Amino acid sequence: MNSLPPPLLSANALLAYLPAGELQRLSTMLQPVTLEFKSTLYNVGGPIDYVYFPRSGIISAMTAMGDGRAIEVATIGNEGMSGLSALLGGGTSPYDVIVQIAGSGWRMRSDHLQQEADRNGDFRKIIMLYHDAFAVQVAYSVACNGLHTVEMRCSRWLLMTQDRIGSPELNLTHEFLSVMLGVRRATITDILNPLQRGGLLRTHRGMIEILDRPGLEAISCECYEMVKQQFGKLFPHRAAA
Amino acid sequence: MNSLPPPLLSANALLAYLPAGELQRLSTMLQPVTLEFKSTLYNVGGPIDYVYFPRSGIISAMTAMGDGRAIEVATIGNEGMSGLSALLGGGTSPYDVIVQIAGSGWRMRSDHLQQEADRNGDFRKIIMLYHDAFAVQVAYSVACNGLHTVEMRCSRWLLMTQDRIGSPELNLTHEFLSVMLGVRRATITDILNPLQRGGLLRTHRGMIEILDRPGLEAISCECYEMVKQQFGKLFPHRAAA
DNA sequence: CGAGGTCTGTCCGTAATCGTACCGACGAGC
DNA sequence: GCTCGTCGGTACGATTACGGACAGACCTCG
Repeated sequence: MNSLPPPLLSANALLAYLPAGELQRLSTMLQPVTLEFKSTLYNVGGPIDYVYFPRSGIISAMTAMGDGRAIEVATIGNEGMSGLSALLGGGTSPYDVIVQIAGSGWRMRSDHLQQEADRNGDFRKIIMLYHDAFAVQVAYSVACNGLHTVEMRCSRWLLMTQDRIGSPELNLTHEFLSVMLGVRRATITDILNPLQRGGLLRTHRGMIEILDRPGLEAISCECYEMVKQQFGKLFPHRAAA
Repeated sequence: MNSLPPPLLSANALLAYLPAGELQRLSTMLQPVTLEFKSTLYNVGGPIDYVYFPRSGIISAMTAMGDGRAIEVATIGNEGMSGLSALLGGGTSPYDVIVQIAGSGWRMRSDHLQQEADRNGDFRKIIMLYHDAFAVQVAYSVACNGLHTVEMRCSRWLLMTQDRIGSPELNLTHEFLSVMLGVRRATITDILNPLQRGGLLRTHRGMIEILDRPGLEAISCECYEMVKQQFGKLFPHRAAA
C-alpha cells in the first residue's frame, strides 16, 4: 500500500511496455517530477542532463527563429519521452524543449539512461522504436506545414493534444495555439469560430472544449491518423506481454 | 596506384572524419555504388538493408501523402549518410528515401554497421553527432515550411543543393523543384523568373545555374545558414586530426 | 526534317493567410 | 465595485500561393 509509485510508472507508455523486472530496476532511477507550464527542459544545442517520461501534460519540441517567431516541431506526452539525443545522439538537444501543458512524470539522469540502455535489453529496444515513431511524427510536421491549411493543422493539433491530455477540455489561449502552429493569433480566432458554430467545439476564455471528435477528424488532415497509427505500431504485442 | 578506392572514401565527410585505422577496417565493408536518379533506397516503414554514404549526388528523405503529393523532409549529400534508423532506430525507415540527383558513393550492410558501431569507437560517435545535425535539419524544415515564403525556401534549397553538388549548374526541372518544396510547378516559374532577371540565376531547360550566391543567401531565410552551421559543428577538430 | 514529348512562361480568378489595429469582454486582485 | 492586464472578435487591405488551363519553346528520336 505504501509502494504505489512503481506501479504507476505504467502511466507512461514506454515504461509500461517494459517487463516487470526491468521496470523494477529502473524505478530506482526514475525520479518523479512536476512539469511546470513554460519550464524549459532543454535549449537548442544545450546539454541533456535528464530525460523525461511524462505521465500527464505535454512537452513540445520547438524551433525558434531569429526574429522571435517559433513553431512546434513535435509533441511529447505520456506516449513517449524527451531527450532522445542523450542516448541516440551527441548528447545535446536539437530543439528547444518546453512544457506546454503542465503535468507530471518522471525524469532519469542521462548517464543512467546510457547505463541501462547498454544492457541491450527491452529498454533500449523500446527507445529505439520510439525514435522511429518520433521521426515519423516530425516528418509529418514537415509535410503538414508545407501542404495543409491552418484549419487542418489546427484540428490535428487539438486532436493530438486531447489524446495526450485525456480530458476534452484544453486550457490554452488562441495566442498559445497560434505560436504552436506558427500563425497569427487572429487566424486562430477565424478558424475556431466556424468550428464552434458548427458544434465541433466550445470555447471560453483560455479554454477550448472538444465536442465532436469525429467531426474534427474529418476536418483535420491525414497526418493525424498517420502519426497515431505509427505510435500504435510501437506496441504490437503489448497485450501479450 | 591500384588501390585508389580507400583514400577516396574521404570524399564523404563522415568517413573522412575517421582515424586512418578505423577507416581502413571499414573499407572492406564499404561497397562502391552508383546512386541512380529516382532509385528508391528505402520506403516508409520498410527495412534498411544498407546505409549509404554519398560521395556525389543527392539523396532526399520524402514524406508522401495519400493524395499523391509529397514533400522533402531532409537532404543527404556527401556531408552525411542515409539510414540512421538502422543503427539508432528500429531498423525501418521513417521516410521514403530517394536519389534526387544521380551520383555515387558507398554502401554498407546494416548488420556490419551495427557491428562496427558496437565497438564504440569514433564511428559510432560521429554517427550519433550526425544524428543530431540531421535532426536540426529536419527541425528547420518544419519551421521553414511553416513560416517562410516559397521564394525563401526555394533559394535555400538551391543553395543547399549547390553546396552538396559542388557545381553551380544544377540539373533539375521546375516540376522537380516544385515537388521538393511541395508547391505548384508554376509557382516555381513565377519565383525563378524575377531571380533570373535580377541576375542571381540563369536557367535553361532542365538546368538552373547559380550566378550570385550572396544574393541568393540574402533572399533565403536564416534556415540555410543555421543548418549549415550545424553541420560545421560536427567536425570541430577535424583539422587537428 | 518532322513528330511527339517534355519543359517553361503566362494568365485569370480565387482562396488562404498576413499585418495591423482597435475595441469590447472577461476576470483576478485590490 | 473598480481597475488593469489579458484574451478574444472583428475589420481592412495587401500579399502570397493556388487551381486550372493553354501555348510556345525546346529537345530527341526516328
